[in-house]
Amino acid sequence: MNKNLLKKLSIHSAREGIGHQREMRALVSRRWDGRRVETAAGADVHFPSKGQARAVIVVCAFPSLELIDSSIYEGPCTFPYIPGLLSFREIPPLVEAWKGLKKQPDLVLCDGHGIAHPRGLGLASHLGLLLEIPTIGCAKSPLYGTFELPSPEKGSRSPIRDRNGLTIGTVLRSRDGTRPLYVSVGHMIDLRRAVNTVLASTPRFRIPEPLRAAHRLAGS
DNA sequence: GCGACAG
DNA sequence: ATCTTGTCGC
Repeated sequence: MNKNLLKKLSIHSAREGIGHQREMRALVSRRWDGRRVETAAGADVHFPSKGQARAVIVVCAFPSLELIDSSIYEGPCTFPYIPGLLSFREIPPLVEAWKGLKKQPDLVLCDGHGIAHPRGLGLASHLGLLLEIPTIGCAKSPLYGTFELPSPEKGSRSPIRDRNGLTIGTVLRSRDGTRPLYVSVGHMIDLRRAVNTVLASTPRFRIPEPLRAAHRLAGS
């Protein structure tokens, strides 16, 4: 875990958070280090009540997707939800939950965007840099970038581009006839592998199995 | 200035 | 995210 970045989690204004994001974006890696994927985690945060957060991280065997470990942390949450600054609200509790895992997973699927973000540093990228582990951004709705909707069949996709026309993510149909997922590189992974991992994690439902399990344990 | 806006 | 029952559709 990167201790320097850990300190930058506590901000006191949106302006400060934006400054940290612009500084951290250059640290994101889009390269896979060659590791074998035997476990894939899912991270999600719920808010049972005002000012209270419940973070959940589950670890599944890959590609069988069998649940093999999970960790839950519940505590106070002060930072509000601000589009573009989601990580400052959800990462603190996720880091606490992370400490409760028996073994570190090979990668983490996140409920939010990676580099498909206004400043190239969505929650998935921020979490990856902090934990120094491969992460994938898997959001249920768009935040930044332009794109066309892919055809209705599972597997169909279309690129998400930034203002310069550069590809920053993929709108992916994970299941036939369902709303697409917005997949992007978090950290230490390439878009091709991120998309394939999401497809391998959605054999039955639209949401990747690790994220569904985390969402379920969070109680909702 | 106006509209958009992950969870 | 959260407030919330039944209901339409595969």
